[in-house]
Amino acid sequence: MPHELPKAYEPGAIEGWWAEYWKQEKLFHVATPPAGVVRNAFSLLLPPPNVTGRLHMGHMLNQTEMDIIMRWHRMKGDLALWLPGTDHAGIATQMMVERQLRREGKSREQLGREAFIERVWDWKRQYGGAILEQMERLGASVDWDRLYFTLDDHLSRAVREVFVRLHEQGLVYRGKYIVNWCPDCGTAISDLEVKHEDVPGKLYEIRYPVVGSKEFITVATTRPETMLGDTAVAVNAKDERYTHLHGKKVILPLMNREIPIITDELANPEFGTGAVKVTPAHDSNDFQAGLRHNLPQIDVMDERAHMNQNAGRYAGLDRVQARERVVADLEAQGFLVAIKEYTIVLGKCDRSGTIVEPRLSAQWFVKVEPLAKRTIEVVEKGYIRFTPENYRQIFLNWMYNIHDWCISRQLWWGHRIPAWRCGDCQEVMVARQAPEGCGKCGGARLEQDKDVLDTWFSSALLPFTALGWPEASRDLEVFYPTSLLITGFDILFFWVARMIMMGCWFMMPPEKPVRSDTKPEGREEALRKSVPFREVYIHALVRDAERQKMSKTKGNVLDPLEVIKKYGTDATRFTLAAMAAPGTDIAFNPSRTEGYRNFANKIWNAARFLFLNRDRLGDAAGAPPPVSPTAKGIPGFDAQTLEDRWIVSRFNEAAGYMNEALETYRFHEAASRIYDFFWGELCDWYLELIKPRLAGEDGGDTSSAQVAYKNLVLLFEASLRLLHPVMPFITEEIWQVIYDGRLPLKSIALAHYPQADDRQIDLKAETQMAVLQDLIVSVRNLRAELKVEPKQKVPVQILASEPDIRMMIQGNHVALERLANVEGIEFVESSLAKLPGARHTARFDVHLVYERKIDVGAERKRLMKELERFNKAIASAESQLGNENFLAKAPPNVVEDLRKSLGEHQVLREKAQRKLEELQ
RNA sequence: GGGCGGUUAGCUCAGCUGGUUAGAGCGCCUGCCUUACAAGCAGGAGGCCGCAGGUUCGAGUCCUGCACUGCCCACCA
Repeated sequence: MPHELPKAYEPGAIEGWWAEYWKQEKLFHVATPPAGVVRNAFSLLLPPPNVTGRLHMGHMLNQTEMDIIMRWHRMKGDLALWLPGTDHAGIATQMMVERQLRREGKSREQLGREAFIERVWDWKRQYGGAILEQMERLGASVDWDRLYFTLDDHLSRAVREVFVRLHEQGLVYRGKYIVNWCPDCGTAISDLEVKHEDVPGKLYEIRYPVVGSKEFITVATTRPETMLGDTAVAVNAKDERYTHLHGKKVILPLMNREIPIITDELANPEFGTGAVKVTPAHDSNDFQAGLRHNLPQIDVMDERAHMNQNAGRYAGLDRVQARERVVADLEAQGFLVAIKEYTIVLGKCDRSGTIVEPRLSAQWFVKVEPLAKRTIEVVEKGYIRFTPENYRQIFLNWMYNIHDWCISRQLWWGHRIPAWRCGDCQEVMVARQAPEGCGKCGGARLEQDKDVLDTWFSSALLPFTALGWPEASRDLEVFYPTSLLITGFDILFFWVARMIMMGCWFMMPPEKPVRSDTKPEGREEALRKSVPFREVYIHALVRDAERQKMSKTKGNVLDPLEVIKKYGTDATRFTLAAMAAPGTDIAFNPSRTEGYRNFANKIWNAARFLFLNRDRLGDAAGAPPPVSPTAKGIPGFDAQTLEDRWIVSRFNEAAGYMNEALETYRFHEAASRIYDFFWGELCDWYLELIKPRLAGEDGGDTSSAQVAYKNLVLLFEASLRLLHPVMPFITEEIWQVIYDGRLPLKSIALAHYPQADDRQIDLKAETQMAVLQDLIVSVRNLRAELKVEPKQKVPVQILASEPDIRMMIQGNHVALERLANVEGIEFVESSLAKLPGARHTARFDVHLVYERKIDVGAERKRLMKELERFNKAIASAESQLGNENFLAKAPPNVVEDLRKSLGEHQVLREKAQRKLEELQ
């Protein structure tokens, strides 16, 4: 063989090479078409991985799905843009570099802001490309020439532009509120970054002495240490138990401060004693109540959740120690009434796991209500479609209850908030560029806000900023709205929701007052075009083989690169695709991957078989001509034999099926269909059936072998194209060898995706082939049962009453002889069903002429079981066909099929019965 | 407290809009190195489709309830 392909497929040997080839040749780069040129655009934004990221199974699933869709669209001839980038990932990156500093015995404070940021950039330059290299290794067909980083200049400019515009519109505001504060990260975080957890805890009941009386009022709290900052006790106005205390004051124990008793809805008479302590600086409900009653806000903790000066002698203690001391002191002084077991809800920081502290602090917020309103509108109107559909409602439910979004972070790494404070008059100015001087007092001592923006603020803008906004770019015209978003549900709210809010806000032309001459469709059309993507496909989580969530602590994390190393990228991709049924989690089981590695090997060896024949038949056989982008089916396939007509029909059916499955994101169906076609149909049957022709053993001349070979190459090449989106590497490798240096295109990735051609669908051939397969399997089965020596050829007798079938068998006797190891076929007229060495179907009886006695017991058992099955089927069919309602209401084809099936089962039952009698 | 999903062969999972005898991979049993492939080939065994009702001519598929299980959301001390 000139092409010394190794006997077993070695993915490691070729994958890296092709990945690099694709990138070097810029095969996936999309040049923006000039104005006036219209091509069917398909655009998709890669959810930008964190620069600190390392590829995990979730990424790989996500990218496999995206790559399949992108390669498919590209091959269909669409202008397919897959836009890659990485995210600066504020907290994650900052923490990583801080850890590094700590190992060097330094801190970020020692370095100072500028030096620290420079240090992070250094880190990014050195290591930030790792995840991209891993993506490249997966074969991700992204447009590498459009790679962005969320801190790039133009993206930063866009972020400032958005911030300023929102501020001008009153949708960004600054204020002092209770926010979620992570003492570990030292920053505010958004509601979404807090994970709630039910844990066993305690409910402390504390009594506060009422001023000017011997009475006490008892309050319940889960956080006794915050009492140091109490500024009132609330009771419900309707609660008659406390009517006599309205307007009175209590002494706050330990602090000896007088605080008022107020009446407020905050106090629920049903709960505990009905009285509640009010700590406006440490609880958001209390904060609201505090505003209603003009209560002072006493913050008793610092940014690390240690008690501060306001906590008196508890200052310096952390919150846990403080609680112990406060409780002990309360008990010692007789204020502690009871400690009860109680399940409390703890909010933990998503990133650090630290218990979140509700903290009073000045932050920037987005007023989301107007944005949410429009988001709800586009989703309700179906301008953005969700797959699976149930995510639509989940999304909307969340959207209906959305709260304002805290967007400032007390970090250094990120987009700095474009706001400046005047050192003289304290005026705060929001501007695109640093102002020259204070707009109010003219002072020159301006200082920029120290905070940066939530990372999700900038990623929310990517669908339009990555395409050039705020410039009115040609890219935006061509590629916005993007066609699709593929992502996991874990960032549905973090990212998807915010992209829709921002996209529909900034890509929607300002609404003008309605005039009589403006058509209402105008707004709808604009709204439709404002969405960041027209469809969202949400995929599930990748779990381990035991359905457990993969986590480092459990140690069950499967590294995709390890799996790839062992089985190859194609096999790993195929596993994920095959498991990716929409809406269900994926239990990743490497045994499946092993199976798909075997599939790759199967294809490899089928290719070796192809090349073996090419070498034998000589170059005259040739390579297939390039397939036109508008072609359907397999042009030029010269179907002369039953197996030809059958395989080309099956191919077209598979092509139709693949396209339909990919259209609806049913990756698993696409995967299993191509698997079945390639292995179960092409390799198991077609290749075996054409071997005699290829070898010239069919009695034909060499031209018959050449036709067979040409058909095989055409079929094989087309099948590679069909498979390519799922298994890009092996298909590219074999495809290139098929063309052997005379490539019509640089890559199979640019070739045409097969489309079904109805004219190549041949149902008659499929039916005949099914009978032939049945016949061959029956003989094989008999051989096994009669324990015929594997190499011994055996004569068979066949009863086939339909002339069509008889002719078909005669015409394909070589197939039967070869595949079932038969020598001598005799057609008979009388039924063979009762003979022991016989099998029967509705279409034929076949008898193996062989001496060996069969195992009567086993045969009877088998027949009894078969009979039972037939009887059941017949009974059910008869009862249905006897039912007038069924005949009247069921569709005609169902009735017809059932009649046919009944007839066949009756024949089968009769044959089985006769044979059983014979065995008695 | 609210919402969503899962329960199908020994294991891991398919089964789209209800329609002939419920499928696959792995594992298991039997026999084969048949010159593309032992990572293979051929044959085979294995299923009250979680439980109980209901709708329908017809239910693994739709509805209700229950059981078990996983997840998301939630400012009541």
